[in-house]
Amino acid sequence: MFCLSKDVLEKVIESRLAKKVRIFVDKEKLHPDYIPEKLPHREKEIERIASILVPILEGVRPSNVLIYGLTGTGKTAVTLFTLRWLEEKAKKLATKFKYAYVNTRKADTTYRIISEIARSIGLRIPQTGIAIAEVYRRYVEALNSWGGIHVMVLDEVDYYVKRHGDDLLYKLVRVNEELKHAKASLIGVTNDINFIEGLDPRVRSSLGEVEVVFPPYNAEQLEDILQERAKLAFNPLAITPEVIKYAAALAAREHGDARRALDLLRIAGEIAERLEDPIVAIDHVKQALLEIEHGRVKQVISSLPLHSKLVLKAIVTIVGEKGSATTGETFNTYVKMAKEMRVEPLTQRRISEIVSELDMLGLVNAVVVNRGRYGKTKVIKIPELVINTITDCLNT
DNA sequence: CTTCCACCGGAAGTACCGGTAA
DNA sequence: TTACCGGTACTTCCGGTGGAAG
Repeated sequence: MFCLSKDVLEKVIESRLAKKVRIFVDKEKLHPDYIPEKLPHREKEIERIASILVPILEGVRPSNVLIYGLTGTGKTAVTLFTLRWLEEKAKKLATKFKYAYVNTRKADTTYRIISEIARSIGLRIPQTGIAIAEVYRRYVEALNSWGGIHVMVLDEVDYYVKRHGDDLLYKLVRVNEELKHAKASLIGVTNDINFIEGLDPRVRSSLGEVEVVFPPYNAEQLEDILQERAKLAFNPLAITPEVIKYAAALAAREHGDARRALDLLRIAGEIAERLEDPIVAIDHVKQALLEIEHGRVKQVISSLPLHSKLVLKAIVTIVGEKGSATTGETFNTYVKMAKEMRVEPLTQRRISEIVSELDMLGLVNAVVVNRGRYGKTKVIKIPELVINTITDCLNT
């Protein structure tokens, strides 16, 4: 038994090594977190942000910045690119400068954001247990005794503010008032313009001291980016410019999202690799598009809590019968299912919220509709693209 | 013009959990 | 050990609402 499985492993490794043509030479270069040395078509933005931040090198506090742009337009890449460059320069000039990068979708609570910021200047902050005010106090204290310039980047800050309000931003924007020897600036990155309108006017004027807008890439620019990156990542014999062009066009249709485009190319390469095809073809790209969506849905569903799964199941059955569901119908079916499983059902209020959560995850489409005499409710549908995947996942 | 449906969604509160500090 | 902290996952309560029907 054991020998047998070992044999299987040997085979896998063997076939991998024996492959004559390798598709990738450095797959990491297509990874979403990788920041290349060249950022094509973002020269203007780099220049803009660099000129805002460059006073750091003279020990002057830079303005707070609000960066706006749709997903995959290079906001994060440009920001980090510039900050890293400044960090290097600062080191040479012996200027005290550090920056914190926090993605508020990953660190999605007040406590985690502040502790991430504090950690970036070398503080050790426990994962939980102490008061937020205390973490903040320690941060301010450490900044004061360090006495340099600290730049805090809050990526996807709209996501945090939507859930927790702007109290934290207010506090961070005014942190300088408590600093004697150090200086701090805030860079907010958002892909929602309307986000700015909902802010406390004091935060708005302070955070928006300077605003930078990232326009989406067009198909041509996306192609340039992909060509550039493909040169680094792929074996040149394993891919053709036509395939890259196709991937770029596909991604351009979805609002010029470079991240998606790179994902597409990477997955297409992996598919070719798996099929042991020597070169990446357009068909692989097409298949990658499906696979990305399929994989995402699968992963989301598998990490869903029990009640959310039941609600989703209820929606699927109703939609299967009538094409769409309402909150009330969903709730009734859900209660039946829960009772069958001898699980205590949750309240309708909560179910309504779970439906909204499923909507945000992209598993269903829920639109609030007023049907006059017949009341106000959410009309819930399931996107064509994911319905098969969902039924698949729920039956296992 | 008014009624009234079938919910929406904010607010406040509760229970519990994993954690720290003293 | 005990007091406390923040986050999650709910519940309870309730005012609010757009527009078809009357």
